Amino acid sequence: MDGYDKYAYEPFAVTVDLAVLTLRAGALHVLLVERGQEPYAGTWALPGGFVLPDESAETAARRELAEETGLADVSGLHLEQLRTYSEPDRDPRMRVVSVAFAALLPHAPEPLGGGDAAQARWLPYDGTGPLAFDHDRILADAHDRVGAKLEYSCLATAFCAPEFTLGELQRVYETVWGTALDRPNFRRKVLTTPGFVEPVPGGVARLTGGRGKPAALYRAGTATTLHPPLLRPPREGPA
Amino acid sequence: MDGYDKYAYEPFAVTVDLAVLTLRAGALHVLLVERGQEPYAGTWALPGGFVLPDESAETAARRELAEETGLADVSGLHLEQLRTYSEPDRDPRMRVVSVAFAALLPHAPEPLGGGDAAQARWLPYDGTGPLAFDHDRILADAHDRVGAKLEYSCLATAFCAPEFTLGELQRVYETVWGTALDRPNFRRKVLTTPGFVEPVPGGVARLTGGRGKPAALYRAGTATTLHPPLLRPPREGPA
DNA sequence: TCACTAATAGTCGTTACGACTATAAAGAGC
DNA sequence: GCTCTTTATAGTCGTAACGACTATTAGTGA
Repeated sequence: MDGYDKYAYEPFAVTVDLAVLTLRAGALHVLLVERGQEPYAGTWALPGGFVLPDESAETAARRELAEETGLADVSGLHLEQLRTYSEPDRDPRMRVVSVAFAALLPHAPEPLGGGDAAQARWLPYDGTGPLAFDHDRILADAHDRVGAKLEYSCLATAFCAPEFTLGELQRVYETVWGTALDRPNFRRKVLTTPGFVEPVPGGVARLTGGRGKPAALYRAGTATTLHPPLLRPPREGPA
Repeated sequence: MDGYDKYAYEPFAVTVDLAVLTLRAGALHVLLVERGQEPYAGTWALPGGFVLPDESAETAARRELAEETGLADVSGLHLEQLRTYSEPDRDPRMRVVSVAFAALLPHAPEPLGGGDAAQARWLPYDGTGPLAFDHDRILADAHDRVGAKLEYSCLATAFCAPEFTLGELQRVYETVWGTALDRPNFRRKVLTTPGFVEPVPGGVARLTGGRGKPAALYRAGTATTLHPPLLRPPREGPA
């Protein structure tokens, strides 16, 4: 940041790209838009757009998130900066530096109206063909980051409604990690971690006319980090 | 990234800022340069500079690292992207978006010649008065990130020479975390984690004419992540 | 030779966790 | 009503990992 006059510098376009993740029908889904113009016309891409003159990247990301999802209030949603992608040839038209974010949504609004995106849809995380630009990489980085943060933070509650059952919370872990977890052990870990969740006083909910014993309801607690972490089971590597 | 013609966009200047960290005399030090121009003339700042037209941010960061440290070969050094700082008013002169990196050096070359920085010096991490721009925040974020990554990765070896003793490795943890660790327990953890370190065959070194029993030498192993992690002792919060 | 220092070796008790069994409370089908 | 299925909840048992601690070894400096 020193020596402004020592180098000629090129002006860059700065954009934000969003990996908006949610759980639908027990599978991880990501919000994608279909590109209407070249390059990559007809290809799915992450939603995003330019950072405006008076915006920070975070502000731009939250504005884009509201536009693309059509949600009236996105102030409570978890938005996390991933990293910045700046390869000189990542956009064939011009020099574009993109700050990538991951956003976590509890429940997915289907219509996604309101926004001005040509066509926005939820697609399952496994099964998004090749995306435009370097968005495959961004999406994979988002998945890695979220999966890692589940281990040592209370991030999983960001995928849940304000009140949720422990079964729903467990399904967040299982879906993002792609592994099954032992239910009693998961309960023990969550309930013995101070501040992870707190019970809703009279909260016993029959949510979706489902079968089985009704589950107790919990809210997110005040803690933000998990000590000790909730480690994902180590991959059984073939010897 | 869709709809390029829907918004007017402003061109931004894109820079990189580096938090170059090393251990000197048992204390964490950071490489700082003294600003010669307004704003913040005479104030210490993180080294950095503009991203050139044909560079990615990572390439620019590594170039700046070589220039500022005067090291001939920085290809093996650990360079980690932290996040991007884009508040509209972070530089009073113009709109500057900065991609911040943390760099870890094993041993500090003192003279720091070669570079064109006016004055570059190692300053202890605790005791850098207020820095220019938002560099205090960047430096704090770098410290947080490195401290966290020590827990679940083999990053600590990036602070060590190619061959090191377990005592040196432990001092990395203690210095970054600011806590004392039990030496036998630390040894046990490091040695029983497969791939963390591997012994140098005949490596018993009297390094700095120090007292005590000579320590065995180790090299960094092939592992990159620690399972289970090496958790830092939880802060004793006052009840 | 005697402190002193740092590395290395090992013990012991507790915690945390993986694997597992058992019980409780609902709905579905008959 | 009854049984089967499903899901939540409760609890047990053995082991791995870890914190705290003691002991021994191998060097330096007074």
